[in-house]
Amino acid sequence: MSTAPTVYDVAERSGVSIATVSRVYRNPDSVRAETRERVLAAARELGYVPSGNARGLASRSTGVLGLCFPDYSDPDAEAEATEAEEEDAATLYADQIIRGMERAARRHGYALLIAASLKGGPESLVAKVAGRVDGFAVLARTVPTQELEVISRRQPVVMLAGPREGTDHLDHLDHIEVANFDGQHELTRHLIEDHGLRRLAYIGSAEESPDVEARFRGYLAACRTGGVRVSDEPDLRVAMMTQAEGERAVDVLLAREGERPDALVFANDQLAVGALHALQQQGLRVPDDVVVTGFDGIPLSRLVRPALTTVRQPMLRMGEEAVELLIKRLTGTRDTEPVSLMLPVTVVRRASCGCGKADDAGPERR
Amino acid sequence: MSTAPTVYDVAERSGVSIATVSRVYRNPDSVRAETRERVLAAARELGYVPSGNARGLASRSTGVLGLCFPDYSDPDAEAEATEAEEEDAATLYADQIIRGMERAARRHGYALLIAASLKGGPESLVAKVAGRVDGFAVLARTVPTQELEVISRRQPVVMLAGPREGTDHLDHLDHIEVANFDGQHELTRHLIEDHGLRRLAYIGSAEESPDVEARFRGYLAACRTGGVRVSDEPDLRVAMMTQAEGERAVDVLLAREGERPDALVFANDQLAVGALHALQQQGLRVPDDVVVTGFDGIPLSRLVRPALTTVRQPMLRMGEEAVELLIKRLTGTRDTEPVSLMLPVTVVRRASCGCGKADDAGPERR
DNA sequence: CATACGACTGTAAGCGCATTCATTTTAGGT
DNA sequence: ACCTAAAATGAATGCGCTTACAGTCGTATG
Repeated sequence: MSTAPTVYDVAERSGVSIATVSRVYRNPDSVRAETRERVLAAARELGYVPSGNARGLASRSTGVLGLCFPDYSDPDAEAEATEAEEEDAATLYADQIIRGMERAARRHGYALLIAASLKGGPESLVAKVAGRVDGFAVLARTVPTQELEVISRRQPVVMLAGPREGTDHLDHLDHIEVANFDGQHELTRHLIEDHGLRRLAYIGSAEESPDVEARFRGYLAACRTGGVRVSDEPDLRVAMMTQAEGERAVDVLLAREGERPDALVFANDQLAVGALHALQQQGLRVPDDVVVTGFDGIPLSRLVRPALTTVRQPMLRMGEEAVELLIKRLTGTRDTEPVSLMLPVTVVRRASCGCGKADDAGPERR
Repeated sequence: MSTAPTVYDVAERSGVSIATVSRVYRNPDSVRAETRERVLAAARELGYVPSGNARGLASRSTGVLGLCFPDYSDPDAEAEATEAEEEDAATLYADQIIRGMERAARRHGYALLIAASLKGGPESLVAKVAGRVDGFAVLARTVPTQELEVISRRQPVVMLAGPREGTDHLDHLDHIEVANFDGQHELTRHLIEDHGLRRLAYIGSAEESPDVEARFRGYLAACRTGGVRVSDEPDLRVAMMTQAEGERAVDVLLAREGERPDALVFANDQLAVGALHALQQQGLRVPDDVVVTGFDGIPLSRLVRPALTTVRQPMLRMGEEAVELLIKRLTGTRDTEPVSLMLPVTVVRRASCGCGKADDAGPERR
């Protein structure tokens, strides 16, 4: 690991100037073939790799896009996380978005720099990322808005998920969100109108997520339209949106006096899957005794029995769109109006609401 | 997006020299509190973000680690990939490794740069990554060995998965692999000795993966030790390790004349899950009529019915170990001997081999 | 044979920040 | 009030590469 070779070394060894070495990499055709070969040979022998830093400094662009997302879990936790932990909803999200962004970025010749925010850690995260990329995406509520505000004046930033309203100063940021309201609304409408269900129960989350709130509002709206009486609050709020909490939710709900609900509408798939399990143990059949629905459309949702009716979020696509937006800003002529995309979701009707064959849970085919 | 402010701007605005501005960020305590505040204030007003490039150039270190992995899928494919595609085994691997690396990297104050190799694309991928990071990991067979050879002389590189033998020139690289042989061996032994199965069939892959080969060798060894007669070749090789192929494999196998096997040993979980589905459709019960096993331990494996007996690979941990190795090299005194880690795997006995309650498929609890 | 060009290649000036060394302050001591 | 060590700060240099801009040739033109 002695000190790495530089353009100077290569230049000297191949008997040309550093400018020529640089050209060989930046613009090969501008160098005579013979010279080029000589340079390349020298570079190979020396083990030369152009310094991304120097290149970035000189050309003021890095060829890298970034993504900041909330931290998966306690980084100091034991390496072997439990399986349950590994399926944390946020984790799943991030994976998908990362995939989408990486793919799209690559298509445009960019690499992807990712960094999760340590909860409570130094907020330097964004700055670190921001300083090394040409533009980046931020998962909502990952970064203090004020910090973003400052940075976004200097480079393209796109905000992912979370409605833009409320995020005061950030109105000039590009923004991509998912149609949470519409999705939950349509799903609820389906339950009410198509399945004739009237006694619905919504299980939400204690956490203050704009996305989750939007779902609940969609639910409320559909109920009202459908003439179903509901309160302004979820019938139950769980602490976290995990399977374990989903199971607990069922226990709590069933223990309540009064009529048992026809349908349990969960704020996400994790909860719903947990509920499925608990209901089974309680001897209740889904969907015959009670209907269950989720939200997100994680892979798991179609593998459980009965397969879960849910709303699929296009997270992968969100990642791709984010990159497209960034690229547009980067290559764009002038800074135009901030863009706000609302990605459509799809209601996936499966067995848990009474649609589809009850048996449908095997691997779906294309 | 006018030209971004630099140390000079901040220095001027706060009436200090650029050296002081730099100190405020690098070593805050070396600057008087009052001065520091003044600088910080100016920075805030200007929207100053230190340039990672310049910093990296000057300090010759980036604070970034990298990962190169095989490309997920055709980047030009339609955005909305089918669900089947999204579950590509390689994808799952990469996700886990990315997670592990990101987490570990963060713990050490590093960010993670990821880039998938475009199949057939310009091999500049590695160079690009290499030029922007302090060290990086490479998933086996992602990068031409020769290129790696050159780069690894200049910065820490750790090779992930794939045995080191055969990879000729790369013997000096750090290397982490998973005990594929041991895992498959133990699993096979379990089937033979504990379940008394004698007619096994191994379904492998046409693709030449050292890991997959190691599994098969483990299978062979266990069969021989157990006195089970087997040929030197897998009973069947599939084109890709997908669920669809797994289903097809079952059809092929069952169509063959001769006794039906007691157990189908698949080279990975994807195949096994597909097989489970096909068997169900054929009216065969698992594990009563035929035992099925997989390999990998993907989340999906415990959600199918019956839950799949498999060998769990610690991919997340692999990512973490990779980072630890890199960090060690980076901070290490001198270049020591190349390290080669073999991560242990765990045989997970579930319903599909006759262990565990047949019903065990709900979400497991911690 | 002189003039123009076009194709290459070399020169030189930064890019934005870290850092060493020198210089100026400030804090103690007496 | 005066001297010294420690703390702050400034000046200057270079990290490795890109990029005008300026030469250098070789050759098509007139």
